[in-house]
Amino acid sequence: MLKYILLGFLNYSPMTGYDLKRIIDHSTAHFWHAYHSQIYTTLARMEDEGLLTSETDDSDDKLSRRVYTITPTGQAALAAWQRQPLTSLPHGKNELLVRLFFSADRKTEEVLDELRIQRRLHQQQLELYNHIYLDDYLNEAPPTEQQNVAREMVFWQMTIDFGRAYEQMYLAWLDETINKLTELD
Amino acid sequence: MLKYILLGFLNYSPMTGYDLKRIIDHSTAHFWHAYHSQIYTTLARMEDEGLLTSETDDSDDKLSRRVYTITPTGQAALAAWQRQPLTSLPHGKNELLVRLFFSADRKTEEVLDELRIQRRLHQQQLELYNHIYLDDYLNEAPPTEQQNVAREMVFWQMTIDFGRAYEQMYLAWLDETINKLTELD
DNA sequence: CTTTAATATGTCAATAGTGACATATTATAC
DNA sequence: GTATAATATGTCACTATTGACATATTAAAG
Repeated sequence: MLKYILLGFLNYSPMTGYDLKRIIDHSTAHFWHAYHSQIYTTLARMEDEGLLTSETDDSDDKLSRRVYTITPTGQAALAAWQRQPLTSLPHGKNELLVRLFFSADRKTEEVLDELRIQRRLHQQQLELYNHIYLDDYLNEAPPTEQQNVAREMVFWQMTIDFGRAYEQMYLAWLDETINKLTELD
Repeated sequence: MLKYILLGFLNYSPMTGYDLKRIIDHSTAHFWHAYHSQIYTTLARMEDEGLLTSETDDSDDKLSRRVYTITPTGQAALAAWQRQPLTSLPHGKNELLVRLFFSADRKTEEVLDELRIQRRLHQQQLELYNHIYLDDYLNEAPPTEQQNVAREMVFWQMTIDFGRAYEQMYLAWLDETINKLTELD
């Protein structure tokens, strides 16, 4: 998956691994995260596969700054991936639910403390979606043709809307769960 | 993580890898999935680590049926994991959002088709949560002391409630997104 | 000027997860 | 009774992901 995220961003403009890391952190990280270690190794592999080419501005004494550019092969791979629709549900993973599932033998107050910590974290996350998020998309977005940005924004906004809806749902569920547990003694 | 799910279930009763696979499929799979290949290899590793012991009912001509039992070390590891609260947000992954994020250059109708497929899938998932789900928990649950089942049920129900809230949120977002896209031309 | 922090690029070992392959046993259908 | 499906147990190669380690450059602070 990271492969297609990298192709997707590089399809706008050539960039270094670090550029991609920054952009991902400010955009897709909320629904697909990657450490820089994975980004660098994946870029190298993609170059081997012929999806990308790279160049270092060889002033030799400077730090490398390897700039990656998407190839026609890479663009074809991206397009093929886009055309193939997702026809299944993902195997969602939620560590908190795992913990809750096996919490019957824990002290209620201990579980409540844990849920309250989560409540605070999700409250913060919701604040993030409500405020700074859209600006980041604009500031960090790679330079692209101005006439298309409007359409891009529509799709980006949809992912933000999802994030907000998700956090609101999560908070409501946490409140309900905390209430139920509080009345359990 | 799978390690603690296995410890959690084996803490109720000794079981084989296949038993665990079945129980996971009917319970935690909705928030933590595992293939049987991973379950078998993880069980073997956990036995090496001293968290489990295993026995095969050696009728020799029969298929092995390796029954795993949690050790005191395993119970201690489970208890330690339970006590250590989760203090961070997970790095959520959502392939659909990745695809949507990079869908600005796709034909609107193609994206809509994909979203409608997802709508159908999530509708089915919600039906699942609304009907069969709680029964499965009861039928597939390992035998445990009857007096504690009530408390267990409270916690299991919370994870089901989350699943339902999640699918409802997802469907509402899909509807909203489909509407917005429909009015985009 | 020089220490310090922030920026930037990478490698590596280990763990987690996927999906295909292999194969044996038990139950069911015909 | 036998073909077929369902049950059951495992291995293996590969890919993905994590988190620690290493290190160099540039900016800022004092």
